[in-house]
Amino acid sequence: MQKQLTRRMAGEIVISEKPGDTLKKWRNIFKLSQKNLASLLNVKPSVVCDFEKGRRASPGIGTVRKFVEAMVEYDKAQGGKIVSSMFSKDNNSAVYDIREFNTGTPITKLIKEIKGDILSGNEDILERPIYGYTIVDSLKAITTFNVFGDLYGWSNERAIFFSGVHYGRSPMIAIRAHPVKPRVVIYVKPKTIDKLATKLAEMERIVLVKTELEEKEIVTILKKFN
Amino acid sequence: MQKQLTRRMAGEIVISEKPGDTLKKWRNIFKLSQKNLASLLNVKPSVVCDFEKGRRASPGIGTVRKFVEAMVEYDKAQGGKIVSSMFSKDNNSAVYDIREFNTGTPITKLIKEIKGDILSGNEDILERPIYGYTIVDSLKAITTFNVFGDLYGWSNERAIFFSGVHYGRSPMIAIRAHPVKPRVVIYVKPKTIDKLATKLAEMERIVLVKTELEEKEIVTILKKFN
DNA sequence: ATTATAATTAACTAATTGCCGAACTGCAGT
DNA sequence: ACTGCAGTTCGGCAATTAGTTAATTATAAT
Repeated sequence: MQKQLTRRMAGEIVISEKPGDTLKKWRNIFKLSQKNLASLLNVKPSVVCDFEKGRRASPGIGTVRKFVEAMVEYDKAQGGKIVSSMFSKDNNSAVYDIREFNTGTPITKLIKEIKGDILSGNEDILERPIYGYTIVDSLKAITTFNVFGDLYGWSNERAIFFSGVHYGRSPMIAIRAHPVKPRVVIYVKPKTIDKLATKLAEMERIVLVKTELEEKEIVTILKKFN
Repeated sequence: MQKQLTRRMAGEIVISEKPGDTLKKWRNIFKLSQKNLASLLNVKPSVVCDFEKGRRASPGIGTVRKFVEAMVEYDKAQGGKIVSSMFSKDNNSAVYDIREFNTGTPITKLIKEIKGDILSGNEDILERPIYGYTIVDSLKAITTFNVFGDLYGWSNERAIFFSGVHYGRSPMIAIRAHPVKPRVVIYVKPKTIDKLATKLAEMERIVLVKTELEEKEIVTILKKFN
């Protein structure tokens, strides 16, 4: 995810009419002063300024890389708030809960805890660890802004819970259309589950699970994880 | 679309462990020899080689920009095959037909020709011109590889026909999840149309239409357009 | 009015880039 | 064995970058 973002930032800077302005834009996004950023990079503030002001027409890609990576690293050290907000378009009303684990948790363990039934997913995947989860009201997610903006935290190795599921097709299709995929998808009290949904899950090698627990219950259970 | 790709390429190069290798990768994707690329850039082939081999540890972003833009420009001049294939994952078995018009065609005209019923779309949008169309078997599109890879030709100002539609939700959700949106979506002989589908269309300001004509008929009618 | 703090600019040096030309390696035909 | 063609290597040189220090200009905040 960091890499994705650094690439995006770097690409934007390189292609920008005014790379300096773009760099500045990002520095502001990360709420860093020139001084702060400079100290992260072990250079003097004037260097940062020179780049932003375009005094260097064509800075080296090494410099660009250092800059963007420093910013992302810095944010990560602060808890990664900015980066993860980067992957959302605000408006995360559809997200009921989103959290990261401190250690990897095997998928099976999670399923057991939430009393889930496995609909799709073969054994070798089931033992893999995941590092976070997201609970989404699927109707809201669809109706709200960017379908998939808010769903990913720091790690993609995560579970996504969808509540308010009708046939279960739409969430899987959204996942299919999205470049980044979760490891586990869990439907919370679905009405029915269309066979296409399970088929899609199989194709994406995603563990598909349903549970009859309430959102609240799930959250309290997951709180215990770390 | 070019910009998107150039940014992606640039970002990948900048963040890469071995920028030279990444550059080379792209040159190969665009099927250019070092000589060809060099002549596009008005430099000698050895320059290209030096960069690919990493003789310059940190080339300037200006250089990177020149390189990627030259490649994309070149492809565009050749008809843009590579770039547009870049946005697909081959496997276009779900695409029944895809074509560009030579001139813009007003949406209303197209709808009239195919005897379509408008389900969603206010007047000001309806007069806008579109520049191409795509006919998709929606079930196949979902089941096949990348949901939305193949749907876009050079222009996004286009119509997308979905055949094999059940509720009409899934295609709209795929569109919602996808960064690039068509101007018009036409369902070919849908079973029913869920109200969520029309709601989504409204939100995306997409003209949503249904028609009872056969795919074949539609193609013959559209052949007349240019 | 004064004191910080953030940002900009100038002047300067060492290191590096961007480009060339020319020689060199490898390989697929003929 | 010879001819191309694509790619590699490298010395050399002008132009530019990456960095420093130090002075100057905003912009807030007391």
